[in-house]
Amino acid sequence: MKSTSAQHDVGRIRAFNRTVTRRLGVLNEKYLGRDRPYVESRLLFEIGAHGATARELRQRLGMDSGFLSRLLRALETRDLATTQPSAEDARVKAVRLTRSGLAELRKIDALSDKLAQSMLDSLDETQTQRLVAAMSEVERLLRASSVEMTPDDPAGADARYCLERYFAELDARFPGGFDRSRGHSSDLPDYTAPRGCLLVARLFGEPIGCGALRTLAPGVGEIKRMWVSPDARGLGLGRRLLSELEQAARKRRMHTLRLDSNGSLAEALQLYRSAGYREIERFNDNPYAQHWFEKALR
Amino acid sequence: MKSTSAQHDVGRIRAFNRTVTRRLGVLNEKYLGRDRPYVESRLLFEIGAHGATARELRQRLGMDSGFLSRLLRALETRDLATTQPSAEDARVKAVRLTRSGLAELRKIDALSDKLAQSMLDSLDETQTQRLVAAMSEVERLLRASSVEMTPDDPAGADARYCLERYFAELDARFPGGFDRSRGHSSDLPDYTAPRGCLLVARLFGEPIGCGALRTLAPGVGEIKRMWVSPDARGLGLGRRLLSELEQAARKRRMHTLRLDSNGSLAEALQLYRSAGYREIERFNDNPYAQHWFEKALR
DNA sequence: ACATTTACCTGACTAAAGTCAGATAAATGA
DNA sequence: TCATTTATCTGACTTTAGTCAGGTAAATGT
Repeated sequence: MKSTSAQHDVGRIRAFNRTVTRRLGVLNEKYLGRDRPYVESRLLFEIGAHGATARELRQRLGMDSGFLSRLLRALETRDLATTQPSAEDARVKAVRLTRSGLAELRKIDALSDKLAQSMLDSLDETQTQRLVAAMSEVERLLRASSVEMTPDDPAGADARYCLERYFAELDARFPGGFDRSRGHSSDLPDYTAPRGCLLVARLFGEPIGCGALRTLAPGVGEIKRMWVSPDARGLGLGRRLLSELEQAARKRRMHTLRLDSNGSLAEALQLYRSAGYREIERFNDNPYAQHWFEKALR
Repeated sequence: MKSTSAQHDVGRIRAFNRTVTRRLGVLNEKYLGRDRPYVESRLLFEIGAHGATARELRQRLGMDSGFLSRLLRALETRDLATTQPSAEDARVKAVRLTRSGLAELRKIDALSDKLAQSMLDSLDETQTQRLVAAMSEVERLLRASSVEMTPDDPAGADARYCLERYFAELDARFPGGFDRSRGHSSDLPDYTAPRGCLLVARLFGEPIGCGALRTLAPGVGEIKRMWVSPDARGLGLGRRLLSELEQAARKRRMHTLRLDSNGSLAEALQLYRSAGYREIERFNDNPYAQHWFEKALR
């Protein structure tokens, strides 16, 4: 039974894929490539109004560095962009659009708008609203399904970025603010194998969430540093992080997981309760903790 | 107000576009191009298990004939396909996949399935169902919005195909069948300018519906041959055809439109009524007509 | 029967997109 | 300080994806 309906779902997705790529293929290739090679338009678009470094562009577009270098040179000779060594690191090139580069970007943008609009032109009001609503839903869920969670070095750039934002959020949400020096010494070593781990959630390569596991006592783990970026909330990522951390705990033969939280983090409390954590007595001296939870794994 | 909400819709569509092309781009290019140029996989896929003629392939893929010829030769030398002059017309080449070509096709198919499945893997049951439902909705409405309606030569291949299917459907749905020779002589000349016109609706180039307008008397037109392919119904195409024909009638300075229909065509009757046509007395001697309608244009 | 059209093929060419092996200079780690 | 790493550049290639101008043979219109 299950496999039949799964097969049906796959068929629906492939039908969606066919129709959508046909329609959007026209949108992207035909209208963005206005007398200029497609990758060049794409690059112009990716540099954007705020500029970017060559390094970022190379990563985002998955481009060979030689190829990118030449493309940037082409944009320069056509007076669409300028590059100069970045202030912090003279190796990296900061790329900005020139005045005429910005004008081109605006043209591309206007064409994209027009094309998007053309998808609505022949639909009536009801159909338009249904299409827009369904597209938003697909986009939301596709973002959710594109998120990848991988164990990561807590000292790496992405992990540090997530932890930084995690602390900043605590500071913003706790009534009296949050002072990182109180309560927590640097516990990064706790989050590395074999004592624990840190998961980083990424959407199209960008870090958007994290969660950590450490060992409290033999067989007993603690969940810490659960954070999901505000613009990725409502996708069920907290639950996924939690369940992957539980999986990691099981692999380490832990039988019990504990965690603490603050009363101002309502969604978190809600998540822990619905994931089977039950409230217990204070088990640590974290001055910011107001609730303590435990769950037996199996 | 209107422009604000339209701007919002466009933004939603462009967000959808970005997310979806990122996700599906991987699906198509990375997984279909398995050690083989992308167009070649695409061609293999398009030939399909049942084979195709070079003419069809050229049309469907919008390919230069020289380019296609070379690609087919490449598939032949790698023993993935065979070509032979078609039986009916020795000019056209019939292309079929060989045993190993079919095996490759199955591999491509399996990879596509796997990729589609991967979009569901990290979602829970509720999210999966919502995603599949929203994708179906987007696909349906995107198909609707991709349909183009153009005035066409009634003697052309697409128009004749539509009329053929129209008559076949009447024959299937009328209780006593439908005999084309009764009631209608060849009225094709009626559907050409300046006396009338024939609209053909196409989805990605394929004819999927038609509708005709002819002159009954000065200032009075008649709608005829309204047909929408069964697999394109429920997209509001009947209504769009009708309204475009009314537009054409207005251009010809017609003030009144008439049409007739048979009681077994319930959706059609429903459409005419909701589009402002009111039932009138018999105005012709069409033996298959049971209802007659009229609408005043302005 | 004969001009025209249609379907395909061939050769010659081009642009786009990318790959790869070094080279160079700035930053970083030990 | 010095070896290593990182970010970018350059030159020399290749592959992919075409385009275009004829040419041939079969089918079709008159």
